[in-house]
Amino acid sequence: MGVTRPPAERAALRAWVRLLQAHKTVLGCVREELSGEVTLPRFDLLSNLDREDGQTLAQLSRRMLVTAGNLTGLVDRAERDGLVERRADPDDRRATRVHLTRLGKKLYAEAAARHSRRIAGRFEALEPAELEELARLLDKLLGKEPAR
Amino acid sequence: MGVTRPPAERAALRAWVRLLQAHKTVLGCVREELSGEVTLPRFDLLSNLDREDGQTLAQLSRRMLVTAGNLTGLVDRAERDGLVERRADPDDRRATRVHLTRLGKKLYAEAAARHSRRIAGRFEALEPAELEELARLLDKLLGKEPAR
DNA sequence: TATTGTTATACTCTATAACTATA
DNA sequence: TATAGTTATAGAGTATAACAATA
Repeated sequence: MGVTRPPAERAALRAWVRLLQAHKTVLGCVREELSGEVTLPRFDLLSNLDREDGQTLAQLSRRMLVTAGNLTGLVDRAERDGLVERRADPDDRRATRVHLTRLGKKLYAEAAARHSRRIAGRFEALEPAELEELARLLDKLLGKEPAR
Repeated sequence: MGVTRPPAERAALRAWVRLLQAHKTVLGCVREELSGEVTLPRFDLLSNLDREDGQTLAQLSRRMLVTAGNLTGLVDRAERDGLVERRADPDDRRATRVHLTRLGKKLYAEAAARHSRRIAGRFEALEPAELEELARLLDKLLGKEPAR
């Protein structure tokens, strides 16, 4: 019960708890929208491929922070549903490159548009400057230079 | 690819993507620490009971944003592992109240302590004032008055 | 009728580890 | 030896819906 902690820990913990709540709340609101069709890990996959098509599983694994074994399953399911396809890498016979299909692109574009509108609505409580600041703080937390 | 969107949507989306990344990254770092023993949903359950012991499943369901059916499973597993126990509510024979066992309290206290140190380390990149600001912005996003 | 909680089902995601084939 | 990817397994979590007991 209400264990006492150093102030620095308390502040960090407070921020982390908020971050968890915000994640869960916004996610719940996003899920309604994407509903079945696209799960978040799948959306993450499509989004990565949209940014750079034809990545290898190893690349995706590193970027998405998902183990290779689980990525196989994720890509399997996306391929089964006709959203992506595997193609052999001509230069490295160990490697497989993953490409968005036309359906995958279409579905991603639609989902991203709805997603984006929904997110914008959900974040409306924050002023533009506050949005910037939130993104900046999270970037700093992630150890990245603020993006432009 | 790089679909053009209204600025407000872009800003919100940028913040949301950062929030997702931050959530995943910090979570990965927390998981190492809690490792098997306690998953995040379980930690959330224990944490809620630590704050207020003997809540009903319905209360927990609302607070944790988990459906009643799934909460049953979560409490089942926690009870199986000896962390919580169900007790009948004397006043409402439909209701069940969930209590932390001694083991549950002990395990939660330990996990929370390690968790808290780990989180503090992970959030070190942010100045105290920035931590405050992050918590404030997330509170505002959640539609809450900033906690003190 | 509404609420509390359970049961059942099916699926996605995750962790872990052993394995094959290429490099 | 190291890397790319697959396969296998087991478990947790989730959505969904039907159901019983009680209010």
